[in-house]
Formats: sequence, C-alpha cells, structure tokens
Amino acid sequence: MIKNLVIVESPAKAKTIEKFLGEDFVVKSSYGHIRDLSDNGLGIDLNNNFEPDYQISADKEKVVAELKKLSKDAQEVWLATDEDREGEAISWHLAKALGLNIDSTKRIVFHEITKPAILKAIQNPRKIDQNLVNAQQARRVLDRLVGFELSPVLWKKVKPSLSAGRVQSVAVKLIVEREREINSFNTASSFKVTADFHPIDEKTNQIQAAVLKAELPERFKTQEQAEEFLKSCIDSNFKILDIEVKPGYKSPSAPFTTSTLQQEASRKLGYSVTRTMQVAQKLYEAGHITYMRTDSVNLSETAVEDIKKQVISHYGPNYSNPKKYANKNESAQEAHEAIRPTYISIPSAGEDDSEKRLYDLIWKRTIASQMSNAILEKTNVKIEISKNKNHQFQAFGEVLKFDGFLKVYLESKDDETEDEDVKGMLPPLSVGQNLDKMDIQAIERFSRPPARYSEAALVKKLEELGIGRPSTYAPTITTVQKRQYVEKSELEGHERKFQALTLKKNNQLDVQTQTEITGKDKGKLVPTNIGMVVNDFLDANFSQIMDYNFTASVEKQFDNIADGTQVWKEMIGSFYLPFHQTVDDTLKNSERAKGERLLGVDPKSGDNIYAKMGRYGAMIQIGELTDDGPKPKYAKIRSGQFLETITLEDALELFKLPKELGEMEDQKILVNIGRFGPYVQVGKEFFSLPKGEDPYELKLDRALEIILEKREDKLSKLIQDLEFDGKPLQILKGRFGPYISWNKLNVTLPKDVDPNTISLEECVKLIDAKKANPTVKKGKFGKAAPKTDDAAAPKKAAPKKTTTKKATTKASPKPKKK
DNA sequence: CAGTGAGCGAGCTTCCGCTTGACTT
Repeated sequence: MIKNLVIVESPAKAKTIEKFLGEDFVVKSSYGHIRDLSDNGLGIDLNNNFEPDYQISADKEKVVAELKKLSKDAQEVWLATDEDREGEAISWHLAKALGLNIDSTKRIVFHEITKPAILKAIQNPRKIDQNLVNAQQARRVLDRLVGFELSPVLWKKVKPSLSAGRVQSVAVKLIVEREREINSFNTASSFKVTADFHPIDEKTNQIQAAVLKAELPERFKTQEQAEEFLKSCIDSNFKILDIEVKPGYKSPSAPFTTSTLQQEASRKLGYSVTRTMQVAQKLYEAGHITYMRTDSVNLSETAVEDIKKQVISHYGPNYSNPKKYANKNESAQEAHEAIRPTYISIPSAGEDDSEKRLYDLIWKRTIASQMSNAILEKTNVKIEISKNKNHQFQAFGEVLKFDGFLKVYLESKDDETEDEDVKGMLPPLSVGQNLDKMDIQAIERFSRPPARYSEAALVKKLEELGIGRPSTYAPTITTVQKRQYVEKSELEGHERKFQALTLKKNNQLDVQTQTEITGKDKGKLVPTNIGMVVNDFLDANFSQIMDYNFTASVEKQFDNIADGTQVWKEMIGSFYLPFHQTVDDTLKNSERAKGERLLGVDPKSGDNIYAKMGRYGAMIQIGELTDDGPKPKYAKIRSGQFLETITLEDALELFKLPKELGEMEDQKILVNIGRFGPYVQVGKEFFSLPKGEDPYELKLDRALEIILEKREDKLSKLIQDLEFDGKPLQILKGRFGPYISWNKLNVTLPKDVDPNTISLEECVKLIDAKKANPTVKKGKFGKAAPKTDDAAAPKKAAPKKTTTKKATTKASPKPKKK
C-alpha cells in the first residue's frame, strides 16, 4: 500500500524528486509519451471529425501495466509531467490509460528540480488543462496528416519509401536553397591594402622599433587602381591625422539551451549534434547537469545564488553580476531550466574525456553568464597620405581594461573571419606624429559565397524559424541524411591564383602571382540529387507546407486552442480540406518528377543528352526511348556531380566506361562501375577497386596489382576447396570464424569441428540443416532483407497489424524450392 | 552481387515529440 504515487517523464528526474519528497511518496517515470496515434493506417477517423485513434505504444505496455498496478494501490496519484503542451498531453494520456478520474486527479508542475520548487508544487495542485491537451492533439494530428498524406504522393510521383513532413521537408529546403545560392554566386575580386609603419619620435626624430599596422578602409576593384594607389605612396609622407578613443564592452552569453549547446560543442569540441546529446544524457543521468533538452535560458534562484557565491570566492566581487536572461525565442515553452551544472561548486565531472570536456564547457558558460561585462578601450587612428588626400589609412586598437567574464569563457563564432584584423595594443601615438613607411601591400581578395550549413548551424536556423523542438533537432538531422536527401560534404577544393602587389620600403613595386586553396569543405550539409528533386516537387505543389512561416502560423492557432479561443477539430478541418484537395489534384495532374534537364547534343550521334533521375539514381541518358528505335545509352552520375550543374563535357566523360585496359591470361581486363561501385573484371572474376581509387584514371599496371592482391586475399581465406552438386564448395575463414560457402549459402562451422579436416559429407549435412531451419532475421534495422531465402522461412508470427485476410493469403506458402 | 533504366501488380514505405535502453554486424 502506498500513499502517494507521483509520475514524471524521466527516470533520472524520478530518482531526484523521490529524495526530496520523503517516504510517503513513490516517484515513477512514464518514459515520455505512452500512447500515440495508431500506426495501422492514418490513425485518424476522417469520417468522424478527425477523432484520433490512440493506442498504447508497443514499447510502453510494460511501463503502463506497472503504473496501472501502482496507481490502483495508491491513495493519491500526482501527474507531474513537464509543464508544456506535450507534458500536459502525457498527463492526459496517463489518466486515460490508467483509468484515473480526469477531473479529480492532481496535476502538478515545476520547471526546476529543486526541493523548494517541488514542495511548492505539491502545495498547489491543479486539474489537467484540457485546452492545452487539445492544442497538443491538434499538433499531433496535423503532423500525422501532413506526413502520411505527403509521403505517399512522393512514392507515386518520385520514388518509393521517401518521406515528407512539416519539419524535415523545410530542413531540406534550407540546405537546397543554400546550395543554389552558392552555385549562382558570382565571385568578385578586389584589392585590399595593408601597410606597416614605424612611428618617428617627435623630439629626437628617431625611427622607433614599434610597428603600427594599418589598412585602407576602401578596396580597389582592379589591379591598375591598386597599382596607381601604391605609386602615389612612393613620395608621400605619412602622419597621424586623428586619434579617437572610445570605451566599449562585451557581455557574456546566456546559459546553454539545447540548441546553443549543440552549436558551441560543435565549434569548440567538434561534436556532432547527436554526440553532444549522447554525452549530455550521460552527464544528466549521473546527476552532473540539469536536463539537456530545453529551450529555456532561465536559471533557478538557488542556482543563481550558488553561482554568485562561486564567482565571488574565486574571482572577487568585481566579477560578480547576477542576472536573469530573457528568452529571445517566441516559440520557447520553457518547461525546464537552462542546461547548467547541478552543483556549480564541482568544476570537473564526467566518466571519460568527452564527458569531461562537455561538462567543462557547460560549467564555464554557466559561470560566465553571471559575471561582469568585459570593459574595452577601442582606438581608431587615421593616417594622412601626403600625396593622396582621397584616401587615409586606418589603424584599430583594442585594449582590455577589465576582463570580467572573459576570464572564463568566450563564445565562438561560426564564420572563421578570413583576414581577421589583428586588434591588439597600439604603440603610443600622438596627433601630428610622422610615420616611417615599411612595406605596403595590395592583395587580391575574393568575395565568398554563403557558407554551407553545419549540423549545428542548421539547428540554429530551425530554432530561429521556430521549427522543431529540442528533443527533435538531432533526430531530424539524422532523418534527412537517412532518407538520403542530404549528405556531409567532402570537397577537396581547388587552387586559385591571386595577385599580390608589394611596395617595398625602397619604393620598388613587386608584382607576384600566388596560389591559394579554395572551395574546401568537409562535414557540411549538402543536398543530394534526390533531395533537390523532392524539394522542387514539394515546393511546386505544396507551397503552404514548404513556407518557412507555416509552422509559426499553425503554432499561433495551437496557442489559440490552448487559450480556449479556438476549437481544435475546427482548426484541423479548415487546414485539412484544402490541403487534401491539393494532394488529390497533385496525384491526378502532376507529372512524375525526374529533375530532367537537356544538356545538349552528343557530338558523335547527334542525339540529345539528358540528365535525370532514374529508378536507380541520377543518370545521364543519350537518345530518346522510342517504340522502335535503338535503346538510349545510360550512365550513372558520379558522387559529387549534380543533375542541375553537370556539364555536357562531364556527362560525355561518363560514357568512357566500360574500358578495356589490356589482357591477362588470354582474357580482357575491363574496368567499369557496377551497382556496388567501380570494379575490374577478368573473365568471370570481379575485383572491387579500393576506396578512393578513380576507375577513369586506372592504368593497366595498377589494375594488375589490384587483381593479384585480391586473388591472394581470397586464397589466404581458403581452407578447403571442394565440390558438391556440380558447384564449388569452399571452407573459408570469415569474420565470425570458419564457414562453408556453397551456392550463395553460408554456414558457420560449429566450434568443435576442425575446418581443415571436415569431410564433404559433413558439410552437406550442415548445409541441409541450415536449409531446413534458416536463422530468422529479425530486428527493426533489417532493411536489407536477404533475397535468397528459398527455403520456406518460418517467419515469426507477423508482429502487429496483419489483418486476418492478409494472414490467410500469406499462410499458403509459395514453394519455390529447387 | 557486377552490362538494371519496360510495365504490371502486390505489398511495403511515411509524420513529430516525449523518453531510454536493447539491439545489431
């Protein structure tokens, strides 16, 4: 018999709260949502005013059963899920699933896990807020409708198994549009002028050792203009025209939210967003940090107080500046605190290096957020050029007068500024002072296209648009890559020439052509061909969903539902009817989307050459498919090439394979690209090219090398070479020990059998046994279902939702035995 | 595994947001 049962969402939270509440309270966790729309079909009754069909999620049946038992036993049940839309819905679903009274069950909320906050919550229970629950139902139903109506359109009009959704499709759109901005970017070059001077002592006229670095605020468009300017410096005198000193300051950043933590961990530690979340989860479970999925920058009062003490004792009272940060983001729901160390007095925590580094980052950011501004003194110096009054050099100086929070932490920036102006201390200077010129340089610089999104930069953008939630940022990025809409870039870059003009101290003008590497980009998000085709199709037909403001506008309506000023089913109705009409129209009227583009004409045959999507990916086609004419020729596009940018020359290049390299053992050596990548072929033997090797560049010697190497590899794995039923039967060394390979069937040998002496009869027995009882492949990742299971596989009783009708038709097995 | 790109049809795929483990190969 228990007095009080409290249900929260996270088990780690349950443990902490149980300690605060004492022995009259048992605290359990629901592990997030426990019910969801049925996954058998749409899960929404369109004929009954969008009535949702909820079911207990398969992996939650155990939890629900346990909670049900405990709640029957308890005198009082307290629903303490998070204080936001989803949390309210979880409470409601719990009440429904556990059979609790919706009107009398106590609902409590807190958004920080501190003893006073919990005790206060217990003092102030309320009822489940049905309006807020309805707002969540609207959100859920809308997402299901959008996802489950759009995806099938893609299956029919683009390719099977694709997906679309309110969040993922817009994420892909951002990446596609950015890539197009880069493609259409016109690089312009201009000349940036920098100069070094020595100050001259006003009394003694001595040239001093100190160096003053200056630059011209304007840039020159042409080399001629730059040269002309440099020449005007030859006989000029230089002197200080003006010195302006201004105070400045820098403020610390707010404590971490999920999104800012992902960004900083990416910039400072090089973690992917998934890695950041995994490491943070570990720290959270160990009790080192507060909850890591949050959109709030708020710190609890006790935390602010603790941090203040920590700052004063470590750095002194001058460094302390306790303050509250306001959330910039309108869509924030602030159910939790910001991400901070649970105990700020512990400066280091974590099991391994990656945990320690992330904790360190969180600790510093948290401390810094409650510290004083850094105070700077900024100096701007103007330098006169006696023979060229149209221009003035400028020098910038920055002196840190008080470091403040910079003692602990400085936020990084996304764009590594190319020629960052070195702002340091300036030498002592005075107005009217003469300067001695050293080298003056005019270097050609190129304008840069916008940067591709990194994972974390995409998260930042999505958050700004109010799209997605802290718990979904990392999964969304995984999804768009899993669907192969987006890839991580691996661009090597190429050389580019630029001009460097130097006016030497001796007034000689030196002109040099130098080279730099440009266009190198690794690990950034790049759209694939299929990503672009799907994006364009959705954008053309479903502009409402693809609008960056779509989420914001439905969020406004969800807010109205939460306020009780809008009825959720009416909101869904007014969205769904026109939306569904568009789906129908698109299915009926739109062409299959292939991203087809006419590249030009084949110089050999005179046929048209197209770039387009085929069943097996992006390809180039020469000639048209007609009823009677010759078949078109096809070639697969190479990775890194795009349907929308590939040139005719590059396309023709693709048809240079298959290529004959020479002969060996009276057979031709061919090189080609197959379904599984590039390979070399001799007779009936195939050899995959090692990764990174270019089949177009492959030479005969290297091909022979590869062939011999691979043959040796195979030989070293061969233990016995036998024959059975007219087909070779081999005993091979494999990753999981010795195995039999025969007729595309692999059988691992039992441990007690010697692979060197096993007889053919024994092998056949093992093969027959395997055929009679093949191991069942289960597991949800089993995308690559083996196609060769000819022996009737006793499929495990179909997991869910196989209607009886389907089951009976399936139950009569089609014997395909040979 | 290895020169696919036609068409038909059955049966499958799919969303977003809450939470953690249990699983591969």
